[in-house]
Amino acid sequence: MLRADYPGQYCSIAKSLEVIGERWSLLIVRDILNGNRRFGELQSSLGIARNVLSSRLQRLIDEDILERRAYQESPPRYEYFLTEKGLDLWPALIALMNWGDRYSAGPEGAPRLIVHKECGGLVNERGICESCGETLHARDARQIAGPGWDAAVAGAAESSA
Amino acid sequence: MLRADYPGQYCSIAKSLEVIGERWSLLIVRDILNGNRRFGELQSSLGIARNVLSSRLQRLIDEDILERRAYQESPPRYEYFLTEKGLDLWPALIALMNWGDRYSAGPEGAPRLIVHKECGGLVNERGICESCGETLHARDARQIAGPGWDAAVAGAAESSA
DNA sequence: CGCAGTGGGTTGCTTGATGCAACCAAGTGT
DNA sequence: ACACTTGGTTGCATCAAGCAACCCACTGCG
Repeated sequence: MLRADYPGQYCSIAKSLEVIGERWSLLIVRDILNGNRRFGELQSSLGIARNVLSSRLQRLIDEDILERRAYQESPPRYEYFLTEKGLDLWPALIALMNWGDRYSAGPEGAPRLIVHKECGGLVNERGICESCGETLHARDARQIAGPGWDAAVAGAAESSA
Repeated sequence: MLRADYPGQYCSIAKSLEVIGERWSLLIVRDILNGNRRFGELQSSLGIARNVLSSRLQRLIDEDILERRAYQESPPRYEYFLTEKGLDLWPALIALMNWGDRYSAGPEGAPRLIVHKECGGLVNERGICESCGETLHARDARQIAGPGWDAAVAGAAESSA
């Protein structure tokens, strides 16, 4: 997105989009949630331009969504972690993921599923465990390959061939 | 957002963002959900450029998120309505709104609240009625001004002065 | 010691979406 | 007859995104 401000909106959706509505921002958050923490990992996983990744990371840090921690000095090397504010985007990501699953996934089904770490139950579009009924947060869940995973990979391989 | 495609992503979040990740798209959906249905209403409510609004509406129609219905002929005039697919974005909007409320709202609180039409209970970030516990959908809820509404309006007036 | 490789960026250039303003067109009010 | 409303389209300027090349500090490795 450009400019990324929506003047005159008394609306928290607009406020949210000012912060994470730019292209790539939410995907970076998702990728870090999936365990990619380093610049190079993010860059190759997302296929994003390096300068854009650099500026998005900086913006997300400025917004207190990410935190940068050195994992070595000389040369300084960093990893990016989600703050609580960043982790709290999880329900929105889950909702978007489920919407994509419903309307954009192939006939095989969702490429990824979210499961409750504790009980292994599937997590629904509201971020609630279908098995134990608990309302979950980012740390309570993890991703696994879904029924449409193989098809999605095959499709991606085909389109890049 | 530009291009609006994320090649090589086997991820439904990316798929969703390809469709509704462009600047303004989600705000248009929200505005229509709020009852603004006509071109001019949307334009003045959002403060979006008219050509951009025009192209976004067309894109959202192409994606089967909106539906355009004539409310008069000669001259043809249209209203835009959400399809089921569009209405199903509601949980994502609710999640984003709550995130914005939590981290971007002023000390007064959220500018808008969502309430369950049937029982009047407040709707939480998972789109569940706090009062009756029901899992809600777009049609089950409506917006009302929240505690931070006046402050947000005052702030907007000030910044435009 | 020299030299390639890796990680993490920054710098320039090009492209293309966005913002703005002006214009068009069909009807309506007065 | 003339302005006004609604719903756009067209043209132009700007600014962010994409891409490739470059920089820098180290780490092997012969």
